[in-house]
Amino acid sequence: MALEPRANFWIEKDGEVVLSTWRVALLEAIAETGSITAGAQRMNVPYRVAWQKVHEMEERLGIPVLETQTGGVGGGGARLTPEAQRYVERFRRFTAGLEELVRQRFQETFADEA
Amino acid sequence: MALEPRANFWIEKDGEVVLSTWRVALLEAIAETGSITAGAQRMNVPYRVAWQKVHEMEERLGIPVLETQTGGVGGGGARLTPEAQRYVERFRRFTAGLEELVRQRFQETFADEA
DNA sequence: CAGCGTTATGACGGGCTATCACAACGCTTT
DNA sequence: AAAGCGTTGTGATAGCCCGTCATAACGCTG
Repeated sequence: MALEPRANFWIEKDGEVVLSTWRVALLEAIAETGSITAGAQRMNVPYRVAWQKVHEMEERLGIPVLETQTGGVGGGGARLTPEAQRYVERFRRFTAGLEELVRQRFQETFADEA
Repeated sequence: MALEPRANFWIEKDGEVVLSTWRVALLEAIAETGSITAGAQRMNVPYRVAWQKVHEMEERLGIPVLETQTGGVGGGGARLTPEAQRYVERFRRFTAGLEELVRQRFQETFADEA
């Protein structure tokens, strides 16, 4: 039957998304590559949407998420602010193991159709 | 800060959603009220979208989900098929306690901002 | 001082989805 | 028997969100 379980976890503030699985993955991609452009490519989205998501997070969290630099060596770049790093780490701890648990639950309840 | 955790669980087949928290709630609403119209009202969506979601589930699951009747006493009505009932029950067991667990995890990791 | 790759932003188009509107059905009641 | 009622079922439309394209500004490098 090829049924497969999915789960998504996120954190809202005043009914708006501030952190989510995808958004945190984007921040990590930016942090590891050193630029919004490369991070966006790794996430398979155009630069514009990556920047937009980051901007939304900054507005809604009320903190700067990226320290950016235009021009200079390599054209510029971006790094996570310390506050943003803390949020990323916390979110990772928040969702750690949850996906795995969801898969287990699915196996238990839909065993014959998996 | 008023941060609050959110979670969503669903089941896909060939990359398409067949069951989800909201969809199952819709099926339950239809089952309890005895009609698509009343179930849709309870879910705060127009009749059309409720019917459309049900139709999608029938197509993707490959089984009839509702036994419907047009005209007659009360104008007609709808009941869940036995197969659909089984899916609803399974999905409920699948997600039972997961939301609660998510809240616990959130309290542990974001304790100071909750 | 021209060139490069980056950040930043305005403007547009497309696709999904909710909403409106109407036809068909069949029991009930007069 | 004929009109009325509340359903199911479906076509057509409008609106909104989001992805995409295009362009300006920046500053180090050669």
